[in-house]
Amino acid sequence: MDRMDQKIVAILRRDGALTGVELGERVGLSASAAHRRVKAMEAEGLIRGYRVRFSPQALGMPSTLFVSVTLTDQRQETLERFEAALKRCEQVVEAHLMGGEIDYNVKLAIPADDSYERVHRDVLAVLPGVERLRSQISIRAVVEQA
Amino acid sequence: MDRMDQKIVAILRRDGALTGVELGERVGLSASAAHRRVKAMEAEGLIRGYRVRFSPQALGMPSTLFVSVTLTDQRQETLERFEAALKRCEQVVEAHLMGGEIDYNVKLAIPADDSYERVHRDVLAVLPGVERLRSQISIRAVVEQA
DNA sequence: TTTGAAACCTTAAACGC
DNA sequence: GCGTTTAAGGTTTCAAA
Repeated sequence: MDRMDQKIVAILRRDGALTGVELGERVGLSASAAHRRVKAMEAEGLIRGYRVRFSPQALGMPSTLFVSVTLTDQRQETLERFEAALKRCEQVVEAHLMGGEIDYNVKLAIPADDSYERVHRDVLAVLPGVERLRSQISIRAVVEQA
Repeated sequence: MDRMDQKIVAILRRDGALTGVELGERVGLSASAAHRRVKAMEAEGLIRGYRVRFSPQALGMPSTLFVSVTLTDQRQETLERFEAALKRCEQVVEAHLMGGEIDYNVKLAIPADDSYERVHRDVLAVLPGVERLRSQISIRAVVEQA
């Protein structure tokens, strides 16, 4: 991770579909040198993979829900069971163990053909160790994944 | 957007770096047919672009902060000024206009060499129209971007 | 580690089905 | 619509510096 790698990271963060040729031109290396650095970062785990950004239409116009979760206690076993259950929920897009009052902050994508009520009843209320849930609905995404 | 396109979306959601050849094999089309569909989805805006997933190390180990924002009022002009300012903040990774009590839910990435206190003082408190800020720190990401 | 070139693979258009 | 072919260009590897 030298200065050149950081330069490549900065460029690739903005556009993930750059060719080795263009990347090389932008950082001042040959195509193969630039490409080899990218492959090295992949091998080291600095680059975890590549993703396609889909429009909400392509994904069935899901709406976004944020749920603050308080568990019954903070015992390691309670956390582990809750996290394992979370990971199995396909509606869960992102989840964080939090500091402060709330234990978990969970982001869900709810398909257009599904209801918030059903997800609350069948997905969230079923999670093990939950004491309190506080849900907030996103009306509109203002900024997305810089 | 027929059944085949949905199949392609499902596969590409998991791995964004698939070639037309491999994609074709997985959905049961020729390489060129699969590739044509992907290009068509790009042209229609269903595919918005491609991103690289970096490890936190590659990005300087940023920590994640969630901030609930209440504005002084909900006038259109207040919202627009606040949103425009948000979009200029490079620390802001994601932001949603919310329903209910809180007006905005903002996710920030704070570089390891930066402090929460500085971001709160120089980035958040400076935003126009802010009445109240409630910050929560992520200790650990449990699920990320299914 | 870099470069430059060769071999290989992918992409994108043309054609017929 | 799909598949095959084909030319252009991108990727990957390798020898040499």
